[in-house]
Amino acid sequence: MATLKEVADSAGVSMLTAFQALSQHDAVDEVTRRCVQEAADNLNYTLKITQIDIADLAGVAKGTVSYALNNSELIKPTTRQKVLEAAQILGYHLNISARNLRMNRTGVVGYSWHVADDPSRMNNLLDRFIYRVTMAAEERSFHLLTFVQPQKNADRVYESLISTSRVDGFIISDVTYNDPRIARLTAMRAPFAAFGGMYLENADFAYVDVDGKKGIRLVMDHLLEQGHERIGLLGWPSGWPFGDAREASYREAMRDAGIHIENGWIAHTPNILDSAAMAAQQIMNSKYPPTALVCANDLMAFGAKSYLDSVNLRIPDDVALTGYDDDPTAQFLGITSVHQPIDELAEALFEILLGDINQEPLPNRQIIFNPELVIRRSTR
Amino acid sequence: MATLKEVADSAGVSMLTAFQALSQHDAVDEVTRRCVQEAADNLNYTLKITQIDIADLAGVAKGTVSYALNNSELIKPTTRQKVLEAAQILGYHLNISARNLRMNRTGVVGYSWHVADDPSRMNNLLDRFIYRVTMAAEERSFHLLTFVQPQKNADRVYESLISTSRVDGFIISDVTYNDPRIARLTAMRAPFAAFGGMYLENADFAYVDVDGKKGIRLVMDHLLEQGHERIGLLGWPSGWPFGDAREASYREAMRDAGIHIENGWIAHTPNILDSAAMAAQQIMNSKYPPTALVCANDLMAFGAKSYLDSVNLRIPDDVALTGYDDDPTAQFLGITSVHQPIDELAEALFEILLGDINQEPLPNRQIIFNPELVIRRSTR
DNA sequence: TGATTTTTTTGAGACGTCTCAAAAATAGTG
DNA sequence: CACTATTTTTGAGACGTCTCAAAAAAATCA
Repeated sequence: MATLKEVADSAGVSMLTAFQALSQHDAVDEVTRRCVQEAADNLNYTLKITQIDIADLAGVAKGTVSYALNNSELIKPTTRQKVLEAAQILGYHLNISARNLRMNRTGVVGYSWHVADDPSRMNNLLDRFIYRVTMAAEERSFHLLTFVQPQKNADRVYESLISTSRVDGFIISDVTYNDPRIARLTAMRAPFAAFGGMYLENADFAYVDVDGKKGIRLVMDHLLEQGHERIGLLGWPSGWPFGDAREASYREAMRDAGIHIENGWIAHTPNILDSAAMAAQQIMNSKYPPTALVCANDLMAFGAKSYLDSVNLRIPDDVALTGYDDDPTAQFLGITSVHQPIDELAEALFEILLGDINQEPLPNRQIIFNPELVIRRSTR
Repeated sequence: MATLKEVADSAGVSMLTAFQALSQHDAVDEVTRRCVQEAADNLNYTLKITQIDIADLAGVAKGTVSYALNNSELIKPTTRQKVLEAAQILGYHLNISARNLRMNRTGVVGYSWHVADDPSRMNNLLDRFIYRVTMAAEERSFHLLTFVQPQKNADRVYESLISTSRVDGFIISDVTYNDPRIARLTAMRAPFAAFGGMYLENADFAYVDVDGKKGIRLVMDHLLEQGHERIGLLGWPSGWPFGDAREASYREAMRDAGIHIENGWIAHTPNILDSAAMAAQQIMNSKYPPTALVCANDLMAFGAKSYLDSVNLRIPDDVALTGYDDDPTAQFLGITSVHQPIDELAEALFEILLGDINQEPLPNRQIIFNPELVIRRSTR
């Protein structure tokens, strides 16, 4: 296809006039517009400003335009200025696809929605996490592509996205033991960084994490300090590193305090309000009902609280209650919880990923943050 | 750079051998591997399978490969088969950037996170909505790019994404009156489709919506039928089409029922649990306390319920309570709510957008869905 | 001044795909 | 069989960018 300059020459007008004519600018009279339009039609041209047009207008070579627009040190300031002005006048916008093809990178990282078909889709923590990751990415001129991963063969989707050059790397959450995605990406040498991993064995990939054991330990110490001895745990089914670490920490704390965990003090349920409420009931109906209930996260605590309220068990007088994640619900309901520094974590995670993408890996590719206990009226 | 065939020829081996050697395949002995590697180095070649390599291996022209891979009718089945096999052998993956450049499209649509810095970030409805949009997109070989929009000049971000060819179009939610994003995108003739718009005047853009007035009408009719006359409304600050429509519908229903709305029956608060609880208190302390409380959504209803529980007002005996959106919280708490067919809506929305992107607009670019009342124990 | 070094600009070429017009192969017809 | 009509394949070229080696311009030095 022709360039704007060729159209202008063919119509016998200046580039600027041609540009204005084709972009329906008022400054051009109808006759000229028609004439330019005809020239464009003859050359089969449709208006689309490229670096070549800028070069033509500024009177430099196209290579110069590229350098100038990318603030290369090579270019003389006055030349750069000239180019920038021409770009401004023509309303130039870089074509990302062309750059991507040339540079073999995309400026996009992928993130998959938390496990598909989670019925409640209530994970405020991850929502906030990915929101902050997006912000971190955009501050560094990257974008986030969100996709859905199937339950089976999720790793194929990852493979396809990276090998078609759709993304430069991935942010991964909900890491499991022997996660096939991690195996696949590692094998392909594809850049990725995970949220979670410190309690996986041999986790030699990039990750950030918040020490979940430490978080539960804060909760336990707090409760033990208050004199609680019968402490129950409302956790998730085992098999997920996050939940297993929390349960392990609970057990350790009980052992260290010399307290035997009675039958029925521990219940496992999926991350659903109803299930949590039922499990709470089960725990409270055990032979030695706990005086404190530690929940795997705030959603579970919310479910438990509803049950306790419904049977007029007072919080914290009859039963103390704790959650985890410090989400808005816990704040509102006054439930003691554990805060995780999601914002800093997201930022750090993206920095690590970016290092890997640019083949300049950061020295420290595994960062662990400390959780923080937030005491509210559910435990005092 | 060279092609795989050139490397193979230079090393004096078959393409397949060269391929296996360069991809560290076991089937190739060390000597051959070295030899091929050296040839590759001399030609400055790094392994990256393209359609040209497939063409070389299958013994056809590169154009044929492209047609075959895209299932063009032009190609003879046997030829297609040959090409597909070669692609399979070499582990070919399409390069998206190259296709995007050539076809001037990206297969990506943009969606901005709901208004930035919403403190609670609790909008389960939109979370589910965008999740389903992603699924709809992927079923049609599209992807979703999520980005953050600033409070000021959000339209610039949209402009930049579309004019740099980063995306082909947008999904928009949280539409406001005189939305600058819509003005901008319309002016640029950029494809977009919105969630919401039926109660905007002159909304001549593509959208899907759920009739919010009808939804509240369902709630009101249900309450009136039960004999309630003193009905309060817990709504959002005016200025947002969704909320305004709901309030207008409440007022209409009251007027139609011949009930005067007393002072203090209507409260407006931001979408935050605490605020909702406080507003509920305010309404219940008005001169003629309502016997039923209609809330703008389930989050507000949750806030209100907490207040009612805290002062031992029984639901529904003392006060009936309704929400909107039918989210998991309402389900759990037994709050009567209004269900919106998010899944179908997301699907329809994407279809419309796709039509616009492909320049084959659907005949019906504005679709309105019906809400559905879900009666629970908070109103019976 | 002329020669040399340094700075700045140039123009070609490659990235991998799709698509067009033209060429080649095949099938159909009298 | 020769000719035409149809199907299939070919190969070139364009999409818009970045970057390299080479050329030109400017600055420095003797």
